[in-house]
Amino acid sequence: MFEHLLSVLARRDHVSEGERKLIEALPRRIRSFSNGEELVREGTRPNESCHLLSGFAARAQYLPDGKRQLSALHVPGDFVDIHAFLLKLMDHSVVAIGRCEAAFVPHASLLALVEAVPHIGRLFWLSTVIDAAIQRTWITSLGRRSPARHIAYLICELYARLDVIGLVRDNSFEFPATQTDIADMVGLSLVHVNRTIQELRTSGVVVWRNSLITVPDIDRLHDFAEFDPTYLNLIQEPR
Amino acid sequence: MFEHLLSVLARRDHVSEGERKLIEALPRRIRSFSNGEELVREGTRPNESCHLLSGFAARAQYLPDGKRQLSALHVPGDFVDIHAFLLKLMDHSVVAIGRCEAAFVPHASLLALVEAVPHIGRLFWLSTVIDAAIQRTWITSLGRRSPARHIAYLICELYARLDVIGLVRDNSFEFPATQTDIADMVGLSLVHVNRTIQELRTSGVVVWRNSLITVPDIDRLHDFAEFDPTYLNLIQEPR
DNA sequence: CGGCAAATTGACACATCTCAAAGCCTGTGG
DNA sequence: CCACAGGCTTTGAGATGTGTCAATTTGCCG
Repeated sequence: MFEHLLSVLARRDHVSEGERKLIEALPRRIRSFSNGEELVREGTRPNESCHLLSGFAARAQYLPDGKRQLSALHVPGDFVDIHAFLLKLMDHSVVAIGRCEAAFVPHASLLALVEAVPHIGRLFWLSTVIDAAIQRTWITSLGRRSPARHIAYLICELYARLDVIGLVRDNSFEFPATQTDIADMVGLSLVHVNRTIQELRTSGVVVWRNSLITVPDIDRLHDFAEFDPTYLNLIQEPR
Repeated sequence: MFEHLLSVLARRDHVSEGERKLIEALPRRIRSFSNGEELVREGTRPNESCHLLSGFAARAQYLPDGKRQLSALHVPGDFVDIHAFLLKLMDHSVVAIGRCEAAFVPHASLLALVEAVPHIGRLFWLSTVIDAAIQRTWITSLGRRSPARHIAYLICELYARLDVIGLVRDNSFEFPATQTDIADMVGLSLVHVNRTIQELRTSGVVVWRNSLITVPDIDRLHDFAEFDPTYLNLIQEPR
């Protein structure tokens, strides 16, 4: 059930058999969502945190005039809003990108677990901190990268994160986001995103047809996007 | 020494006398920096975390072509890079905005403290999580707010954070950032930032002369920027 | 086969960048 | 105390990037 989560945690630090069992034993409530549905809503005070089991989700904030900005992407294994456990009040929504499935874990159980095993607490803390590092790359992309590079960078991020959990096959992965979703990630208009993606296609670094993204040469894409995966902290060391 | 930090923590949750003493007792090394100096450099593996005592600092990332993006502002009392304690490798630099003074605390002491008192660990965790919430508003501003609104929003954020620690007097505060710094926060060119600030001055919501920012009517600025300070979590509740 | 959401295209308006020059402020040394 | 240097701010003009609107095409699902 939590195998993706455990595989990502174990990729970053040693997780003992006991810790593994305690995490597996967390109580949960499973729910499925269809494209566009909200897993968590801005302004609420959830008493559970939501863990993505399959599919994709994104963080969203809305402006008074109806504009939307997405500030993060979630892949299977992400403890999407573990931060809500401390933040209490949601400052953003979490919305399904395509169909997805999530497990909701009560904050009370999380609190008990991290009180009992501070090391697990640090592992959860670590994932929020890596999350913040990812957000910083989004800020840099929004502010200073060209649209083409920005979108290429996003694809690099996704590719790296999906690869760890075995969701990349034959240099390809499924990604059901619409161009409107992409526009709300990169802060541009739908039309401009459409033209930028065509540019990427023409240059040959990315093949993106329907919901399937193929990267013929990942090194070339990394070069093009000036992407360095170090910030994702997929290297194991004691924390 | 850590009075600003303690006042911000106490604003969010109860901090016992014992906890207060333990934090006050952390070993530290004080250093002063002049404008533009780096307190911490991208790509290094610091073994101390840095706490801002006075002045301002900002997080910075650099692109290969020399462009710079700032992704956060720090005010006195911020445990600027407490996340480095878990992240190990710095994904960004921290640079002084004007003169500032910082206390460097060894990671080993922090680890011992949060192992011994999980609640302090959660308070530190909480500050990284609020930090991330601030970054999300930056993302939304970069992607979907107009330049004028974006800069106004930044001023609202600063005003609220400085107010808590008593650094706002007569609706005014010192802020030694240059327009180049602002440009690197909002992802625009220096020239455009200059014109946008003039727009804000003309509309009368902000008076900004030399390094002094005055907000004649904070409610009006909040309205203009569509700013709601809730996300800063300056309300006390158990965590 | 029909209907609807998503992707694509073209034209034009507007926002933002770049380059280059001029003006202003502040700290420093004479 | 004044003059100067250097950094910061301001201005103008033209080039480029991006947004909006509106129509058309494509692809998927029932």
